[in-house]
Amino acid sequence: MKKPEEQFLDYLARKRLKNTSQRMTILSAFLRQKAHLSTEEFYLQLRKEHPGIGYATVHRTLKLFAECGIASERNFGDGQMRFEVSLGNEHHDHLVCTSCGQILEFENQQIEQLQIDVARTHNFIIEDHRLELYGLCSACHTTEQPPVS
Amino acid sequence: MKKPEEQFLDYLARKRLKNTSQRMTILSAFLRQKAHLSTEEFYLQLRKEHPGIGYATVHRTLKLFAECGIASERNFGDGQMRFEVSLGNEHHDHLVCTSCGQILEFENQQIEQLQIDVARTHNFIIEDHRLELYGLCSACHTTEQPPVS
DNA sequence: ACGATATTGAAAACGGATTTCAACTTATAG
DNA sequence: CTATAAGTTGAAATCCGTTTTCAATATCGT
Repeated sequence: MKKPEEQFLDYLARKRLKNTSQRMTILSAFLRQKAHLSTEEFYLQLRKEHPGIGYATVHRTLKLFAECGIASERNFGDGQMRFEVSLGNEHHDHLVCTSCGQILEFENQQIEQLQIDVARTHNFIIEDHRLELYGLCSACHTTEQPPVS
Repeated sequence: MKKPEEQFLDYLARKRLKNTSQRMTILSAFLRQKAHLSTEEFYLQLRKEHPGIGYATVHRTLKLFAECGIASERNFGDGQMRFEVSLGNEHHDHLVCTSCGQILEFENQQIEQLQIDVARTHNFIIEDHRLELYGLCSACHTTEQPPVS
């Protein structure tokens, strides 16, 4: 498994793109972040330490990460695109808390296999899939916390 | 099981909303349509027979359908909201063809059960979920048809 | 029919994603 | 080490689907 930095630099070289300080700064911050941040949220975080970097650059760079395989784009239906580190973080699905917004990851090999079976019975070739469970996380339903309105 | 028309009228009454000709026209067209149409697509269809109805009204009425349970909103990641008849069309998941855009429905009770198990092990209360498999439908991969670019 | 209230359609506003563009930076060739 | 071509940057503009605004209109209860 290649390191993300290496994979990104390889990608830049292959595409004759340039290695800029902004890109390296964004990459380093992206690999450090743990949550499933939207472009906006990530930008606001980054801006604290690097006020000079513009939103457009952050957006473009996150897309580059997705193209070269070190990030994956997620859409949990809240109208914001989210990015997560995908390299070294193997396939998983998500539990999304509709009260606090927390996003948990899970993996279930049986479900994966059943999906393959479903596809086969429909003579369908799977390229990608998404499975998300929406509801209340442990913290939100045990404390009777009302949903944020 | 209540009829969709009945359920909608009940909902209107309960909320002190009014029964207008536009709403009935839209309901009837919506129940007749089979595909998973976006608001825009549905509006363009409807406009052929009913040129007087505005986009805003269609949009608002589709949202009403979702609120009263006869429609459900879907988002397949193409940036458009889609609506499908949900009343009398029990829970199912989707196979989305990335080449021709066709959307097939499927149901798998084993997957449903495994989802419940996953939620339980995370002490998570499921309110909703979505499972979509993206790829090539039978027609698109057997004919070697290149993806639309 | 009246009056209160909801609805309508057109247009404007909204919000996030994406593009434009002139100034600037990087990589490569000389 | 320049010079130069090509890519990148940040701010602002644009895009595009969704949602709201508002004045005119329709509906419903009386």
